[in-house]
Amino acid sequence: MSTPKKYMQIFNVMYKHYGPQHWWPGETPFEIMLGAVLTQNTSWTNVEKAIQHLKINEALDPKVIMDTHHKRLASWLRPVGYFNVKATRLKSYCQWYLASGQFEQLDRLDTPELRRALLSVKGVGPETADDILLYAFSRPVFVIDAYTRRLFSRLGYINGEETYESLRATFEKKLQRQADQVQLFNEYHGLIVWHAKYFCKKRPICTGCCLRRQCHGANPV
DNA sequence: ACCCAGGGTCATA
DNA sequence: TATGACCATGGG
Repeated sequence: MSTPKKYMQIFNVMYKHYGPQHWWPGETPFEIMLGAVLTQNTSWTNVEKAIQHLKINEALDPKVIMDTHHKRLASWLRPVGYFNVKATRLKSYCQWYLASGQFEQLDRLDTPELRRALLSVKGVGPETADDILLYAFSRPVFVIDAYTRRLFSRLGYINGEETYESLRATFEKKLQRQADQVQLFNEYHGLIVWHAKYFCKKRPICTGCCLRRQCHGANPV
């Protein structure tokens, strides 16, 4: 009985337990975009430090980033790890962003076009593109990350080996009849990440256990 | 001394 | 198309 309700039940339980998450942490669309790249395989606390370095140096701006020498930019990004890779990725993102007319012009594209454009940028993969679509451009796109895969795999809803696109299509289809998808997808992804962080406080969901990689759970709530 | 983190690219077979 | 190597700091 794979009704859409199953996917809403998980949301409802988490929402009642944890409350609204009001994501993404970041004040402007551009800050959200940079955060999406910087948080790749990296904890958010480290990203906050790097963003602070950019702010202190008045470099939270695509033109400033393009004009900053690689070594200098990388030094600001040190806390996020992979700082050489991410300095290059930020520059390639900013080059594309400026050439595309920034937020105002890009926001005129429909969601499939904008997604293709984002994926054409070196360093922007499917999850980063979807973070940007949902949280910077307010498009109804369901973000699939490692936590989402683990949670729903351990709930038995999926087998965990599906491709990114396959899972995204599944979630969007299961939730297609819900009102205000942007708000729902925004909160849903935020709640999954919050749940992963605070699983050991009062777990509202029987995932078997936590969402750590090496925990396949024998401690139902 | 591990394990983990809100991934993505590139080279190989 | 499917693995594997690589990127690298910081917190638990």
